[in-house]
Amino acid sequence: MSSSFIHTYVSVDCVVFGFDRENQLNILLVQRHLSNVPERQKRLPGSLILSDEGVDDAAQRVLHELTGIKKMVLKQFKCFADPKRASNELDIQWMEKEYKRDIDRIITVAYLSLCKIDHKINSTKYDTVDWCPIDKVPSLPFDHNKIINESLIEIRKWIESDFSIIFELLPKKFTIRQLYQLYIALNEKYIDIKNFHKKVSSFNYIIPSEEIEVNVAHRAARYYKFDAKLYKKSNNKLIK
Amino acid sequence: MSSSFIHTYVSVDCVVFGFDRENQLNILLVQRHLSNVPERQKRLPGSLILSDEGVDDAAQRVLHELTGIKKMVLKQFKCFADPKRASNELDIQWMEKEYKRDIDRIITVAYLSLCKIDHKINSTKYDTVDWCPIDKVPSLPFDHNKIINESLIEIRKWIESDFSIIFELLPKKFTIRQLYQLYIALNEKYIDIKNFHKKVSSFNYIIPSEEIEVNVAHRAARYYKFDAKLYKKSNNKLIK
DNA sequence: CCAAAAGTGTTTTCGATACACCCATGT
DNA sequence: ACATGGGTGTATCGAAAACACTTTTGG
Repeated sequence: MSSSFIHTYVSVDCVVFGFDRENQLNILLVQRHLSNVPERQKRLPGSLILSDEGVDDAAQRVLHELTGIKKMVLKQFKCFADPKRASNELDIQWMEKEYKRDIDRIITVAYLSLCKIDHKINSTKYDTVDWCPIDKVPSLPFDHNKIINESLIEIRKWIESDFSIIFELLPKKFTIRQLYQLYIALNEKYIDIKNFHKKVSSFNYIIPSEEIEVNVAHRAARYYKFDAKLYKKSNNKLIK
Repeated sequence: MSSSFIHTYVSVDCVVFGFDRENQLNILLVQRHLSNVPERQKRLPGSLILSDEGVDDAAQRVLHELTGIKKMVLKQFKCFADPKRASNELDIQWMEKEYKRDIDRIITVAYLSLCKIDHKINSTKYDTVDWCPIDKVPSLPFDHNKIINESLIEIRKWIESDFSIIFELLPKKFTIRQLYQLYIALNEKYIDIKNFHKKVSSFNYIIPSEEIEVNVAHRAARYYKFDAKLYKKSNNKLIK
């Protein structure tokens, strides 16, 4: 009985969201190489955790190795521990190559993170890091597709509980239409843009800037900034 | 470098909530025994997970060993993995006694569960299982106090995202005042009970029964039942 | 001029809150 | 009779939605 307790490796995997110019949610994927498989296969960025490292620290490290950014917002959302999640033959081979160990079972703690899609990606570890539109994610190793599916539900909950993190996905200066497009991409429901505009622009933490759009075939929209300090003081949720 | 990946044990710990007759939230605690410590110390119910077991299965097993109930509602809410969370000397001793192993670090996955407080507790594993009011939880081993504190935030989110699970904490037949007391105990804010009554009784999934209270020094309240099927069909959240 | 989107104002609707009032029961 | 809480109806207020209207820019 007592001999069957698992003694296992633990990893973190990160689902990093970005929002592109075509109003699509994207996630960051890296590539893995297997000598006996011609094509490179994509996967979620992740790593085994180190012996003196907490899971949040490990996720922060993975994000840094992935993007070159020191401190990214992150949120743990679920531990995936199906006994069979790492039983695929290619996955076992890859783990042996990557970690120089025989690993039969591995538990992973999944994290959400957010990144402005125009931010320069400066990976210190991965040679290939690409944005992938959320509706074009290919078949991935382990249970990474499942992790991504569940991350979509979690990112909505996250923004519902703390609206301010939505601005991590937008440029520093953004139009209210951009915020609107992101909001409906996340919530997948229709809202009248005029009412959205009126409401959002009434919040004191949405600061109008002097700049407006240029070279647009219609009246140029104003750029706004988000003020985190004023947000904390206010209690204006987007939707009560 | 690669030698410092952790290879560790993983446990689950369960925070089981109940709601008592004094309108207090309670949680289930068990006792642990240490030969060199005279007093018995309370702790959260939990267990290392087995080699062929997923974390949800392990939590379900712990809950069954704890209460004798086969299928309890449960929800994973967070992985706790601070490298120092199991470094207390007494905790290390206890783990050696409990699991017959030297364990220096242990990662735990915390679960929420809900139980009607009048349900008979029939533990197949623990000799002492007690309800403890949430504001009287003593100092517990490992990071169990931290886990409980975070579980309180999670139970609120859980009920917000799925109102129906609140009925797991109430008797099958309940008065609207009971539901009200539970609701405000969870949300810690005042709501007018008359308006609460009017609103709740308008939901089609709250079914009035024939029974009313007896031996009360005022007009007897009606007992209501919750209809899960009707709830699923409706989209009446308690608060939009 | 037209198309397209920005930005503002007005109206309507709906839900939350407040509150008044009657009902039922034990002391 | 009265205290206590159950249960219902009504008025009011505010936020959200619907929508009309003006503004700005490129083609």
